[in-house]
Amino acid sequence: MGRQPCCDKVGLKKGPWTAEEDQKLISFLLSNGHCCWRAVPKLAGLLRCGKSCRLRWTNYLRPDLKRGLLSEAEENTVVELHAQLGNRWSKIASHLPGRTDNEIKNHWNTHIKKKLKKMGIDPLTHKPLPAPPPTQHEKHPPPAGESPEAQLPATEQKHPEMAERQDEESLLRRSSPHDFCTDEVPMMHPDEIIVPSCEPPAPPPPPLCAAAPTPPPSYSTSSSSSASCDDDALLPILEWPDDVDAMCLMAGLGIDYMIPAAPSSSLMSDDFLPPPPPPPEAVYEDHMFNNAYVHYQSSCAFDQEAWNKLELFY
DNA sequence: AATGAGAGCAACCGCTGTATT
DNA sequence: CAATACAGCGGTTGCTCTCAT
Repeated sequence: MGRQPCCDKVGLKKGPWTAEEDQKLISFLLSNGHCCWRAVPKLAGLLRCGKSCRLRWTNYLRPDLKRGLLSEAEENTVVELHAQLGNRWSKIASHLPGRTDNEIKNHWNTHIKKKLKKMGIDPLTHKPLPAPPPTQHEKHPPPAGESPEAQLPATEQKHPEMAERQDEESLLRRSSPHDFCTDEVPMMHPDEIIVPSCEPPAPPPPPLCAAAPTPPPSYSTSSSSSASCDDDALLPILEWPDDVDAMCLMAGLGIDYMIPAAPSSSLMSDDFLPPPPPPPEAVYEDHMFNNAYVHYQSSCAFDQEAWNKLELFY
């Protein structure tokens, strides 16, 4: 028997997720976890394939996701890691907590690539871009002053024939905060950088509730393909609200999701609130509130009383 | 104000790696 | 060891939004 498709294509919905679908998926994963993604849509009452559910969860609904542009430091990290790892986005993402491989991949393709090219660096090889095609056929590197390399400090100019190792090293130097231009990217406020460590939680904290379902797949961005059931078993289990009251409260507050901003080490703690799906066409803003990084409907006035009620849940 | 181009991003597709039988 | 099943990864697509004209 041949390999089955990941899902029956017939009757399955594709395209953007609706708030209702998000709600269903979140509710299901909160109360049941995911045994296997293939079964999730059926059990959650979704007309989606498991793959789509997994993607939606890992790239958008996970509570520990940072939103917004990558910070300068994050961009530098991405450049450095890309120089070492290439397009292994999930590996790169694993060094940037709160960021997904998809997000990094998109950011690379839309922002970083351009910046590197602007700097005269080939984003693929991380080597200086060849000069524009010379009028005369010429195999040798263009003379200094005409090549992008010329823009580099003298100590970093080199022939393409130079050892690859040297090249990598110089690239890493080039990608240092001093040299890597990120002026077009707004700086993140330090408080918004909520994830302190690139290290996976070790040793894994014990489950916060005995009846907790299988935790969501990974909280340190996409797990690599080597992430097996063992990995899943080691994952921390976030204590999300068992009832929907808290979520309703959050919805009442217009909160899309909330990430504790301080102490930053609380990423893996039970400080998280689940991300109730935003009502359609809502306008959202990010704000700091009560030491939390809150994504909320800008159309909703913040209600301290409702907030206090919400806090009682945690 | 209308419209076209480009950018950004969410989501899909197909392949690969790994676990299981 | 081979076949199968599944999760995950990386490339790509296409929709939506923004900006320039």
